[in-house]
Amino acid sequence: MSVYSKLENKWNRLWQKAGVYEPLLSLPKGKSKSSVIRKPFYNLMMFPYPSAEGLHIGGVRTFSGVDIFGRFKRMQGLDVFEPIGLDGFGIHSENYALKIKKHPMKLAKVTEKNFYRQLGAIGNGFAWNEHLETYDPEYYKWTQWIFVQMFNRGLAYRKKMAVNWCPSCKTVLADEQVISGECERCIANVVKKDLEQWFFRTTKYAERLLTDLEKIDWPEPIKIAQRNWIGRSEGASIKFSITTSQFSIEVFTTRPDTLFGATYLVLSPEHALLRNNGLGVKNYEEVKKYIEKAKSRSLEDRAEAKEKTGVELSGVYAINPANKEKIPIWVADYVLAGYGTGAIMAVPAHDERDFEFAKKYKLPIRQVIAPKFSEIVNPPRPEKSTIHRKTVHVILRRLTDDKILMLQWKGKVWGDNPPRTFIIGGVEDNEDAVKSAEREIWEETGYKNVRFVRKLNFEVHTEYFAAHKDENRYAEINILYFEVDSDDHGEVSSEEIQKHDPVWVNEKEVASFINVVDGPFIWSWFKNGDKAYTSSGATINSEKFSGTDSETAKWEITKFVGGERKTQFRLRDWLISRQRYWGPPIPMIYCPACAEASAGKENAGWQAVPEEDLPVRLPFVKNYQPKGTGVSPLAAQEKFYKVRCPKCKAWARRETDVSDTFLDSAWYFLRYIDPKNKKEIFSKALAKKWLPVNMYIGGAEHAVLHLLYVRFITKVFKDWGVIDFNEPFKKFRTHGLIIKDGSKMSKSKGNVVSPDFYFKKFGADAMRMYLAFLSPLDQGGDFRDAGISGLTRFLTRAKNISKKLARTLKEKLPEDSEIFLHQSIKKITGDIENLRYNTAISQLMMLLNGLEELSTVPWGAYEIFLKLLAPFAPFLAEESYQSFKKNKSFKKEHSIHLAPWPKFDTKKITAADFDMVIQINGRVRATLKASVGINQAAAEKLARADANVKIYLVGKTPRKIIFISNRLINFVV
RNA sequence: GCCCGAGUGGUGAAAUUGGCAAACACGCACGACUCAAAAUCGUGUGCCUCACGGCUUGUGGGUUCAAGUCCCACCUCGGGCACCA
Repeated sequence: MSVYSKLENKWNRLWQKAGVYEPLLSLPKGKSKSSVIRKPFYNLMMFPYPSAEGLHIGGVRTFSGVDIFGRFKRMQGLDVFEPIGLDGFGIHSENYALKIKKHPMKLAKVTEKNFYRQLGAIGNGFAWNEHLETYDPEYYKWTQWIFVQMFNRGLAYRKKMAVNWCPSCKTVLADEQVISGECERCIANVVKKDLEQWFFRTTKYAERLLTDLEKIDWPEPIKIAQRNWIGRSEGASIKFSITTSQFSIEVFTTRPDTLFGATYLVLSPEHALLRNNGLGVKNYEEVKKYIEKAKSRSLEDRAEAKEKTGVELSGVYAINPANKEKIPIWVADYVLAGYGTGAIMAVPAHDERDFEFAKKYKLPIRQVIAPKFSEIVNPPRPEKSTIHRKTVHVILRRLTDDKILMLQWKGKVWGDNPPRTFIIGGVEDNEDAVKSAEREIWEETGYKNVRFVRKLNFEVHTEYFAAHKDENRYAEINILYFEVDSDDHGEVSSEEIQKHDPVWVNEKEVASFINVVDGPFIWSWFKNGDKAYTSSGATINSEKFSGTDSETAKWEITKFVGGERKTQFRLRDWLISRQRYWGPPIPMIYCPACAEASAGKENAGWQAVPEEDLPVRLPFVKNYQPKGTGVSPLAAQEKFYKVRCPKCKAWARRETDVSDTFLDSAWYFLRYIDPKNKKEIFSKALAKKWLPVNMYIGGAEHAVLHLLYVRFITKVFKDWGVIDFNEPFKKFRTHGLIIKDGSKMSKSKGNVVSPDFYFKKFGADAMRMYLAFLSPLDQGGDFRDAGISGLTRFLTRAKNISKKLARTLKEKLPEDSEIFLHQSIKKITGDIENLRYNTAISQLMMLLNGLEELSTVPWGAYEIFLKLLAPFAPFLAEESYQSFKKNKSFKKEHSIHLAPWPKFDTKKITAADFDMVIQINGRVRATLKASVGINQAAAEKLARADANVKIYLVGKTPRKIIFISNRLINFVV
């Protein structure tokens, strides 16, 4: 047994015995105890799901990191509740059991023991009395209870649809558990499978899940991830009638303003109208084949397909309700079944995906939105009339040197700044664009032998005030490209020469040469165009809506075609069933007799297990391996599934799927406050006292998994009146990931760092400090043990300094040490509050360095030092503290961990002097001691007296003197 | 492709939010103690220069008396989302 473990065991025992870390959970009866006045503080670490392999060092860092905060809050006088337990049910545990060929039920016992042993060694102030495990029937009884409530209150339903299926885990998965087409647990490619499953109506809470994000103190990236996941978008649903049938196709679009540009429709392969050829498609065999093929592709395949594919439905057309045009209908798997109506109107000119598809299948592309610019230098004046003109912008390239011809205008043509533009001009009534371009080139530059190459299939609009005509101009710009082989050109009229000079510009400099607002856009579109323009602008080619702002046109066009304004969410309902063994059985019974009576209704024939019959115990099943047939291993257990219907008593069948592990972890924080309650899920009174959680710390990887599910369950509970708050965690912070040799720790890579060895070798105090000192908590880092010795040295010195303690209690610190002590209290307090443990420890080190320089250390200062150290190094701090306190027997109130946190005295924080920096032209030329609060005149005098400063100032009068109080003075010469 | 986050000594990192860049550590070098080593203690340690001094926060430009910090462009790495109409 090492020296460390001896000390650690001693204190763990004494703390446990005295109940140092047990909060006063229940409401006070009477007012005898001092703890009555302590305010509750719920300090929680994201629910761990350990495997039998045990914790790795990264986990330990987070645990101790959370604990440092908890200890700090406890010393600040709060009644800190820091519970611990484990999330042992679920695929992660079961997969591991499968891998090592052990039964998960037996393995859980081993894991639990090992996990609690490891946690016991890291010196955390856990409330061990309230521990819980999700596979404990006393716990999952209530997980099942939640399911029953969900069912009874219409939030759980059964539905057959294409769901995510992991072929490796042999179960379905929720959308959140499919990461880029791969299973969250095993990285296998997920496929779609038609199965009947249980769902929770998370979508009913989409709006609240989104808006309540504003009310919580969470890291912004996590909020962004949730917002994106919920994916609220506003648009319209629009109906397209079909030539061959009375059906119509409804689409959802966020861009109804582009309706006139919709040149075809696309249905997803799973679309209902395709199921039995209800549309009377002539090539149905071909369509069917395509649908089959699309369904068999994995999600990843579908998403990463390099090229979009599709099949046109022949003989069937839709009518564009805006312009009554007959447009083709396609089936393609780039349209998703699960979003909107599973059908889209395709606007290739203004949607990248449609554009790509239209290019491939040669479908028409029609621009209906033009980018619109307003000149910044001379914007249109609202009081003036506006003249609309069709114009051309000509890009002329000289092939001999690859330069582009541009115009440098003279004088105040349009505004104060002479513009630099392409060759521009208006299109006359009797002209086409090419003709007028040729004319403009000739008139403005004298070039005649130019060759027209192409006209961009893209229009740009710009409005400006034309000063010489005293009117606003609205230009509808066509972009034309010409080439010329030589520099031969004719005379330019003097009239034109007065207006502008032609300038040949290098291709690279074109964008910067132009100084009109639309120029750079036109140039870049010319260079990189031939793509969809997806922003807003002015509506064109849209009959009577042409010319309106596209944002306004959105709702006008929707109204015009009888469409409906609609909000869509990307979020989908939570698929809760799992075809696995290691989870809480879903507490439902299917009765064929009852089903007949209520045929056609939602959940027909399904009864919830009566509450008094809960829990539905998970039986010990020897062959627990997943079957892969779409049912769980429990489906082979007749003794389990054969039951009487709770309603009609006929023979019925119990649901054999289990629920998603994420349900277990979605409510655990509520049970912690009352884990032994047999009558109810938890006491409402206790919930009122302890919840919501004050500080929650966990991994960012759960941004849209656990962290979304908990919020959902919390809102549901609030609606049921079980709790009175909407959000589970007021404050949430992420921790960084500890990696090893540049990659995540994993057994397969063989780079897992086990804490056991290090804790034994260096002790919990040194390890806690080392892990905290590494980097700020929210940052990760590469684990290397090189730096541990620094912390070990520090702790040894911290202990040894007690040898220098003053004889009498009255001795005080010298003044400057006293100031530094108070500065340190302030710094450390603030740093811990913000989880910046690394700088807090650095300050502790400086404080110790300072104390070591004294010949004797006053007891008061040492006590403060120990208290500041206590959250980081709980054992050493307690040991040293107690050896001076000399209590006869250790009691709860004796512990340093319940002693009041040191307070700093604001008056003692500022020193009398500071180092004033003297700069000449921003360069430091001297630093001088000056008294705090010195004014500019005095500072200047002091600075000028310095020899080095004199050298730089001799014979010069400063143009400017910048004086920053209590910091610096800068002479600008 | 889109959205975040980050680039600072040999290493982990710090910098009161625009005010002395590299605090605090690790490592390294030298010294003390020691027969010796470890441990411990002391000194030094961004780069160039014998020095005076100059240069330095991914690259280039800008704003400012003053930029790691603000603005523009670009490069690299990490993370998340990914046909969401």
